[in-house]
Amino acid sequence: MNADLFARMHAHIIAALEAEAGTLDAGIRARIEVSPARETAHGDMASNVAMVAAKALGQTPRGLAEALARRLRDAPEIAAAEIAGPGFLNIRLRPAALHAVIPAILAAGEAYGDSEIGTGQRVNVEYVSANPTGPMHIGHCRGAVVGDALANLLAKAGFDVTREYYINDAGAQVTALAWAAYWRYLQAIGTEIAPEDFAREAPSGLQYQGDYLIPVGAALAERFGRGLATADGGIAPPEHWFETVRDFAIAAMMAGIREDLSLLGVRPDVFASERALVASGAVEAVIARLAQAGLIYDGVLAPPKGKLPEDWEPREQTLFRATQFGDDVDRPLRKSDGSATYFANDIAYHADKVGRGFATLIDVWGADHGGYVARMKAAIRALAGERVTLAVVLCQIVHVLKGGQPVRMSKRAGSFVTLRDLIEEVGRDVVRFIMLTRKSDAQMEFDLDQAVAETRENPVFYVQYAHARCRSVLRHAAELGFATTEKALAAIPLDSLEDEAELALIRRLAGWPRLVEGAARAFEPHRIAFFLYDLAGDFHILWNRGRDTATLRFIQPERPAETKARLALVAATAVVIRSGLAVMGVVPVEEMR
RNA sequence: GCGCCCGUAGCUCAAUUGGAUAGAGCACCAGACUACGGAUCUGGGGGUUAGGAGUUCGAAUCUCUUCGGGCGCGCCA
Repeated sequence: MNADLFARMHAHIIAALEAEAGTLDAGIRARIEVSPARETAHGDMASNVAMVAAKALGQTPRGLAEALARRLRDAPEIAAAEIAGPGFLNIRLRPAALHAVIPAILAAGEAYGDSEIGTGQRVNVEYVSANPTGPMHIGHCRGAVVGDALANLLAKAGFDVTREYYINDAGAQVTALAWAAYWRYLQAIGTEIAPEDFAREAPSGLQYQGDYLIPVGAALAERFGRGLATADGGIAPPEHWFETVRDFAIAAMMAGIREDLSLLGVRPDVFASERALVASGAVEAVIARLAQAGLIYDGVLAPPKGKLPEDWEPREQTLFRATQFGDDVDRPLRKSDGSATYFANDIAYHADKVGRGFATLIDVWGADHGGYVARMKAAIRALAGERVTLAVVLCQIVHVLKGGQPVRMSKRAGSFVTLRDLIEEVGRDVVRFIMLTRKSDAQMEFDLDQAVAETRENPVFYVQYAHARCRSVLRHAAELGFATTEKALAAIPLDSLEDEAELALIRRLAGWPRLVEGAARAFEPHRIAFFLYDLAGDFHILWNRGRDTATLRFIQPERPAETKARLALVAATAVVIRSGLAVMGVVPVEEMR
């Protein structure tokens, strides 16, 4: 039997409709929904089936709904089926049907909510992808958590997921990194050069002055002695040191980034290097491929509308016909020196992913890359047509607050808040949870005080507390001699669960599989956080009912039948909380200490 | 100037992707409390979903438009 109560009722309704009106048009069928009733007065579930299908069948919505209701009333799980409003079909389940959710959860364990909508399709989720030019900071953190949770979510929904990190180790940024590391190297061998003096010597200035490169300079000095400098310890010609220092610095930065990622609990399956890609000839190959398809030409772009940039001049460039695939303008693939643009490299990288056989590519980017989405989608369409879908999840900026004041993040001053600082301050699980309490494309405030507060306004605490309370009850019951394993509880009769607060909790638990599917389809992992918060609320309400009404307490030694039924409900609640936290990558706590 | 995203209670945000009377937390008001873990709970007030027009059985959600905010806009990545 399908553990998803909503899916089962959906199937009942479709069956009733086909019995009534014959085989359905697929478009109509896809629009039929069964959702939780908005109010308990409406029953347990509601469906829009009659309103969606009535027109095509030449019936009125209410008329069709009534016919369907008559058929559904015969189903053993259904207590009542009624018509409301413009044609809603409201269904009230028999208590036994709701109760059946509990053993289903206990039998499935954390796998409850697993779905097969992904049908094993291969999905690549690329996230974080920070330049290897420094430690990870809060800006990267959100993308890392959102991408990782999205990957977990898609895996739960039945997709075959690959987690990928793209190392931007080929551009001007790593050149600047190499020079900055060299500056620290010179310091390490005793040559102090003022930043502004050094900046004049370096082709792109001295961009990275943070302390984090000091150990890299020291390590270079230890490995190479004074061999990378001139005889008197000054700046040697780049050909003597540049590649050595660059590769050394990139390796050091990537080691730090991997460590930061693992502190956050993020472990990509694949690290893809932009430089390796370029070296393999993939960029030239993909440009040639596009050229062969007639999608490249040399031309001059129209100037941007309105006020021109100061240095604007008409310039002939190698352009990709992005406009053929829905972009606003054609996009340059080569710089004036003939080398490839970042976009060209990125096309090659995405072509590589396409070549590895993914049906869906998901890129998790910062919102400042929003203007880049259309051209990348155009490129995918040019390369793979409708065969491959690219989805881009944009993450808005995170403002960190402490004591109600914004925490400054100035990279230049080297005082920016690193991911490591943040994790040390509030803990990994709190970081992950809070990052998922907003839709990713909405700006977010990360309030450090709230994140560690032990009150209801802190969603992490509230959810963890619910789980700890569940475990506490089960521990307590075990001490009193009750069997509390999930296996034992799965066989308990549940007829005594009839309080409205208990039924509300069961309804919530029943909605978990449906929520997973919806969140996975929309690529919205934040829905998990909201679901868990609501679930925790339902549980805490029930707990508090037991305060006023002694007969609603979970453990009542003199009433073993009721106690056992409630223990089953409590255990099922804990399972679903764990199942949800697992998607978020948060470890459930057994007790609050 | 053009494009994309956004605008929901005083504040921070939801709204099952077009469904019924737009919901939570904080703040505010009024109550409850020697506890299966009070690390609180219950109830209440608060809305023209920025404004206007349209699409349809039905709009916070889709279209157009005005206003306001963010991001981006030919050799940065």
